[in-house]
Amino acid sequence: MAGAARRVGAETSATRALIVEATNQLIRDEGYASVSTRRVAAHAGLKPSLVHYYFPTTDDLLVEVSRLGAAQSDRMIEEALASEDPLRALWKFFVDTSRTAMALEFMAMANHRPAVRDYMAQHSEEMRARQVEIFKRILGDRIDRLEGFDAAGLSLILAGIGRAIVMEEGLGVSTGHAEATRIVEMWLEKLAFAGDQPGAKD
Amino acid sequence: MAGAARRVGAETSATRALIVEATNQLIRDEGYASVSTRRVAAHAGLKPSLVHYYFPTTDDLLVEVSRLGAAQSDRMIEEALASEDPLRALWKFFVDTSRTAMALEFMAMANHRPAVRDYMAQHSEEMRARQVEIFKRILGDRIDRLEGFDAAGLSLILAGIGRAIVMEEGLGVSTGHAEATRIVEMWLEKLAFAGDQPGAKD
Amino acid sequence: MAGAARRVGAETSATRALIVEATNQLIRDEGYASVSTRRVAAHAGLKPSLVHYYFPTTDDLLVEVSRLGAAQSDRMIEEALASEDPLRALWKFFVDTSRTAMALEFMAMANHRPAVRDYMAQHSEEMRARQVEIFKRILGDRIDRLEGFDAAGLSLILAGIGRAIVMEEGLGVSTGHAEATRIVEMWLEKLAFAGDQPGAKD
Amino acid sequence: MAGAARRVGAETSATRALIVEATNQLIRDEGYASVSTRRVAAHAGLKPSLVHYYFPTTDDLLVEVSRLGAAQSDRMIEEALASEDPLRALWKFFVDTSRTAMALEFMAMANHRPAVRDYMAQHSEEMRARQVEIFKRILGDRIDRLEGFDAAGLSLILAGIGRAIVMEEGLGVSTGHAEATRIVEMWLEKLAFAGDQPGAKD
DNA sequence: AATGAATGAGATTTCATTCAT
DNA sequence: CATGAATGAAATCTCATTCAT
Repeated sequence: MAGAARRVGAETSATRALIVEATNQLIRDEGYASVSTRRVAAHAGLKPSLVHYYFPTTDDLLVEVSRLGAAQSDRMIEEALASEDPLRALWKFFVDTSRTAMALEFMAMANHRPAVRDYMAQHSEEMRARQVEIFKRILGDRIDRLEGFDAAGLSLILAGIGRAIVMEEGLGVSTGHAEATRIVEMWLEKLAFAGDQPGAKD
Repeated sequence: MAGAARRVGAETSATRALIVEATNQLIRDEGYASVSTRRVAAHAGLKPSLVHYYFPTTDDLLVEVSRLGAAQSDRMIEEALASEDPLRALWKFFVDTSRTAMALEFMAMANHRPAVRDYMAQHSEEMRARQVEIFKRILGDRIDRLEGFDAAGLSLILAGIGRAIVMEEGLGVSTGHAEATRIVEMWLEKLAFAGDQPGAKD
Repeated sequence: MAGAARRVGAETSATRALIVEATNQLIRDEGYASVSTRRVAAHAGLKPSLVHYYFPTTDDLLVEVSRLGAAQSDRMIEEALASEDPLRALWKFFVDTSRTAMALEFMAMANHRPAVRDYMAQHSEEMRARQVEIFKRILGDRIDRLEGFDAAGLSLILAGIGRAIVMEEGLGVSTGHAEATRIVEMWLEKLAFAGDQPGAKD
Repeated sequence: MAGAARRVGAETSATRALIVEATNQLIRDEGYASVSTRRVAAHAGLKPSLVHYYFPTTDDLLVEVSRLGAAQSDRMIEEALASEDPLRALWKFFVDTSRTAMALEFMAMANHRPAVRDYMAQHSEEMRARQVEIFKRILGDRIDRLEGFDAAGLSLILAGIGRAIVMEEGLGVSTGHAEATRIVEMWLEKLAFAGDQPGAKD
């Protein structure tokens, strides 16, 4: 929202979008480690120099891709939170392979790209805060149905379990997945509106 | 018996150990992405060719380092499982920054190094299975004190939450950490021997 | 139209030509086995990376050089075939040390560079076919003056004998060369227009 | 015959023989260019240093292999020359793919290994001389049945044509092969004993 | 807005060879 | 006889980046 014309090649360039999209695909298909201006260019059918024209340094490109990925995550989360059954929708988002795999790539990238890392850190914090806020609002007292839980803890716990499942699936590990999923489902069940106390939604 | 396929420079070489250790440090300090024969050599005060003498390919080196890391994890886990309060010890292990940070590096590595990935996949599955088996033995019926939980689910859940906390700490994110930690501690408390039903500690 | 797949640095680059020429010289002087980006660069007074800029892989470079060598051969053969005494001119071409030595280098190269080999195979077949066609046209019935010969056989036989002579000369072997040359010359004599039957040229 | 104990590791070592054989195979399968002490060692299941123990330099090894290949050629040629129909047998040898392919490899090797080249040059000359001598003896006057031919010329011509056919077959080129083969067969037919004049064989 | 040219650095790997044991 | 260790050189290739047009 703050954006526009931050660097060479205004935000509105189709080429610019093409480059970002090619990078995204490259990350998804071959991992962030195989992103290089040359490969991105080849992938997009452009000359390497053109990539540098839009993104002077590789960091610039990667940060932009992170930004886009985060924005997409945000949209999906907002959608989830706005849905009929926000909790379950969110959980589905957490165990969605495609998105989480990308999130892990970004995490790994953050590990070695301070620029990306800075962006990710800030965004993660915001995202978590946003979730906690929504959880509080939509769950209200119902959070007490899960002994000891509160909104912030629940947010991290769901995210952590979801990520673990996706990560391990990527490795081909599956022991405990069905069981953990069942446990989470049970929690979600308990937190659902149906129950003895009719929830007053917003 | 010593494990590992026979390669150049039998297991018992000081130089070999030096190389592995240097690589380990390098990964810890600068991330797996910055491992290269050159850098490892420089780090260890050796010539690059010598690194290749012991580890013909970079994969060989990284798999060896993975193997060592895994062995260390195994030892720590076994120690935890053998301790007075195995559950709590294991949880501590899961949220131990130094080890988990390394584990994340390996995970990221696995993402792009099939050789490492294969090793990790196999090892992870074994490790999980081992934990589940021990959980079953040491917890017995007490697992029912946590509604809906079973050993396999618990194992994955603790690992997932622990990993999430450590990962986010690495990013500087902290919302929800204290809360999630409190929830886990509560679970551990409930599962502990003390309680209304006297546990028969073998 | 200029042939060759589009690559870096359009056909019209002086640097590109320089690299190709340096490679050619290197092959002539020290054999194809001594072609390496480094040596080519040194030979051309350029940086190794620049060679890679124009020819991403060594195969690319060698195929290009093959192509050029073949084109030169083609020109020489066409010239020979268009001359007053095409047969004798062609034979001279076959025993021309400088060209044939290069051809042998390419042959050896083809042995181990599939890319070069593919190109050579196709080109050789075409060249032979072209020669046979011309032989048929210019010799007509006169081929019958050599018992048992036909155009295709003659083409291969001349090429084979010529190549053998050149190859052996390269080794310092000479027994039989004068004799074989005399035999070939006799054939050519017989096939020449002069003779009992007046040849109608073109 | 002169041989024995020229270098470290007397001629009679099984290991030595193993190394030479492995090299031979390597040349046949992957070409002389891929011969390196390391690869030879790997191929033979030995350590690189052991190869160097028997053959201090790579040249030493290659010359030895050339020597052996030449000896084998010699044996085959002697066998051919001693057979019922020496000429045809020799021609068969010339167009024998496996041997000629090796001979080409050696030729190429000679191009860049002075040591090999020196050996090859001397041996080729001897071989040709030997053939000429035998041709003279077994053909006697019958050589005149081929107009203009003599023993030395015939020897080179057969070798040249045979080599050309084999070389081109390697490339997948085939135009003219059948025709040239037919011509050579015709020559051999003419030179055979059967005919108006009964040959007095030794 | 785009691109061809160029470059220095570095990664990965293979090599022949030497040496001490 | 045999081998493990070590090394310097080189080959091939990829990279990010700069610059002039």
